[in-house]
Amino acid sequence: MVGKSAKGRNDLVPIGVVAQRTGLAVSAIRYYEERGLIAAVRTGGNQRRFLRSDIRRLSFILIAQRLGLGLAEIERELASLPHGRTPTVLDWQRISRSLRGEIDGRIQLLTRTRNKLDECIGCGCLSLDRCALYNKEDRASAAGPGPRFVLD
Amino acid sequence: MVGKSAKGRNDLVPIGVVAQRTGLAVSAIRYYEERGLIAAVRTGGNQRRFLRSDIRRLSFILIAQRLGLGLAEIERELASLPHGRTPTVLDWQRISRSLRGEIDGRIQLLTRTRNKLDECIGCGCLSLDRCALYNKEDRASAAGPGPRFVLD
DNA sequence: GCTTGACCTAAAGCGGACTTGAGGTTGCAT
DNA sequence: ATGCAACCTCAAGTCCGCTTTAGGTCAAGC
Repeated sequence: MVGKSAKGRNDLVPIGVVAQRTGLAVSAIRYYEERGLIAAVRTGGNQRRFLRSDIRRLSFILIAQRLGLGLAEIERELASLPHGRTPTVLDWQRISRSLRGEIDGRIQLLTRTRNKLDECIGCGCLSLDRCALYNKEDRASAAGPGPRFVLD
Repeated sequence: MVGKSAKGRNDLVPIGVVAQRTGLAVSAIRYYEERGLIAAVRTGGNQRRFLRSDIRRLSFILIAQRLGLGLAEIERELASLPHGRTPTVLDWQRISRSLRGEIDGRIQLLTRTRNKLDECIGCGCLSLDRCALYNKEDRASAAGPGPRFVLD
C-alpha cells in the first residue's frame, strides 16, 4: 500500500535535477549520454528522464576524471555496471575497489617520483638519471640519450 | 688554457639535439619557445641554438606536466629561473623543492580520496558525503545539493 | 659547387571534453 | 488556456597542447 505510488513518482528525474545534484552542466550530461556513459529514457515529448542511480554513475565519472582517467577509460570501467537496471550495492563495491586500485597506483607513482626528485635536489640537477653535475654537463650525452624519458 | 676553446664549441646546441636528449618532438620544442617557456639565440642563418641548461629546463617541464600542471602554471614556476643565463644549482634546488611540494600535495589529496572511498566501499555507495543507503536514496536531496562537488 | 639532411615560418588540423548559439517544443502552474 | 521555464536538436565554437603540411633556407660533407 505504501509501495509504488509514493515512490514511483520520483523515480525518473529530468536532466536539470541531475545537473543540480551532480554539479554538472546540463550540456555535459547530454554529452555523456551521447558518449554512451549514461542512458536515459524519454518521455512522450522526447525529454530525458534519468534513474536516480545515474546520479551515482555520474559521481563515479567525476571521481575517476579527477584521477586523470579519460572518458574512454571510464567507459570501460562503467561497462561492468548494468545499463538499464539500477546497479546493486555489490556492483558499486566491485567498481569502487577498482578505482581504489587506480588511486593506489597513482600514489605509488608519485611517491617514486618524489624519491627520485629528492635525490636530485641534493645536487640541483634534474636529470633524475645521472646527476648532470657528476657528469660534468656532458658525459651523459656520450653514454646515450641522457635525461630522456625521465620517469617511468 | 683548457677553458674556452674546448668547451665553448658545444655550448650552444641545435634543436634536433635538444629533441633527442629530451625525447620531445622538435615541433614541441618550438611550441614551448613560442609560449615563452624556453628561449633560444639564433645563428646568422636564423637557426635556433639552445643552452645546455635548456635541456634541464625541458626536463622540468616534462616532470611538472606529469604532475598535471598546465603550461601556464609551469611557466609561472619557471619564471623564477633566469632567462638568458645558465641557472645555478641553487636555482634548481629552489624550484625542485617547489615541485616536491606540489607532489606532496597531490599525494595527500589522493590519500584523502582513498580514505573517503574506503568508507564508501563498505556500503557500495558513491555519495562520499552521506551514504545513500542510509539516506534511503533521497534524504540527501531534501538536505541540499547532495553528492555535488564530491571531493575537495 | 652541389647534394642532403637539418632547419625555418606560417597556417591549418586534431583529439579531448565540453560550451554556446540558434531555433523550436514540452509540460507544469495558474 | 496560457505563459514561461525547462527541455530538445544540431552545428559550430573554444581551449589545450601539440602535429602536420607546404614551401622554402642553411650548413656540412663529398
